[in-house]
Amino acid sequence: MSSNENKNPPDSAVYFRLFTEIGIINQLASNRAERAMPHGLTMSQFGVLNHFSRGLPPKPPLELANAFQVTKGAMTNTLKQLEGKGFVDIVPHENDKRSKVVSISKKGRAAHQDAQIELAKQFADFSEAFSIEEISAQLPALEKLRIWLDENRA
Amino acid sequence: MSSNENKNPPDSAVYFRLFTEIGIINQLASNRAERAMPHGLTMSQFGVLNHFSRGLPPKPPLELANAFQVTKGAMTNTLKQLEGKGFVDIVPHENDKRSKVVSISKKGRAAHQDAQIELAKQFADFSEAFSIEEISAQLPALEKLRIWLDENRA
DNA sequence: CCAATATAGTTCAATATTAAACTAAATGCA
DNA sequence: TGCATTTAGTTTAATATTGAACTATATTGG
Repeated sequence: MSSNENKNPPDSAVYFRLFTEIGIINQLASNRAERAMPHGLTMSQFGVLNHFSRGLPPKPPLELANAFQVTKGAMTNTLKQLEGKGFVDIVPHENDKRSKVVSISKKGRAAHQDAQIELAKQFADFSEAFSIEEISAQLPALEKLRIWLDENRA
Repeated sequence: MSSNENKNPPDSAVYFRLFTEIGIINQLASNRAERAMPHGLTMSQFGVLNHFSRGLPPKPPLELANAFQVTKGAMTNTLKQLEGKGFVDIVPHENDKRSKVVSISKKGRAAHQDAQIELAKQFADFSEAFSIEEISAQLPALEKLRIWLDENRA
């Protein structure tokens, strides 16, 4: 039986394609974004700055590791770089002497702002090709996916 | 004159959120998928098997590297692993003695099939939460994004 | 209370990836 | 033709990440 015509893919193919498309978009977009990063920021480092720039409150490294789905060790490394650049402040936890609390610094906010400007430049052609309305229309569905995956981690 | 020509910060925020959502979805989904992989396959290795399992013809390492947006060195490594597992065949190029041609092996097809089965298990709860129709509805817009980013690599 | 267990963070060895140097072969152009 | 340049693939040093071991502190149950 030839599989070249009248394809009747199983249901799972649709889900598979969703994640394949998202994976490729992420790869291409990350590649662009990485090249735009100022101050020698990696995407991981930018992610942490971005997290706090969105107004989220100071929190321990472990919570950040969970938020970004990386190991504690990876977060230790990322925070070390950020602290070295003076972009975050890391202080002992008040009540729990095992723990620490990370917050963004003034310098970190400025660096994040710089990064956003560079990103806007790097994606200028993209924003010419896709209207705000077109992109906005996609966000609710993506958010729904993201929230579900986040709340139902396997 | 489209609305994306003004420089209001809120405008770029929409594009920014698009890629943030996609990045998080990718991270969460990849994390799930990685844990499902049989035969010690990495996602990179699975990607290559998947490429050929979709019926695409044998091709040189460099074309694969470009298709997956990784360096030649990374592809050398990925193909070495796959060849070691007997999942791909790598033969000299007929006309160009600098080059090689990679194809999937019978064992590779079987491994890919195993992987698909494990993936379906790992994402069973996801497919219960999201209908095929709901997911299918998102694919055209994502494809459009992917194609544009692919054809306009910065 | 206190011994066992759990938790937060760091360190370490292993692995994947990158950019750049390198080898070998193909192409081009004078 | 023949020399310079380009191209395909490999190798190497540097870096980010992982899982596991380890340290220090906190919690829990007898």
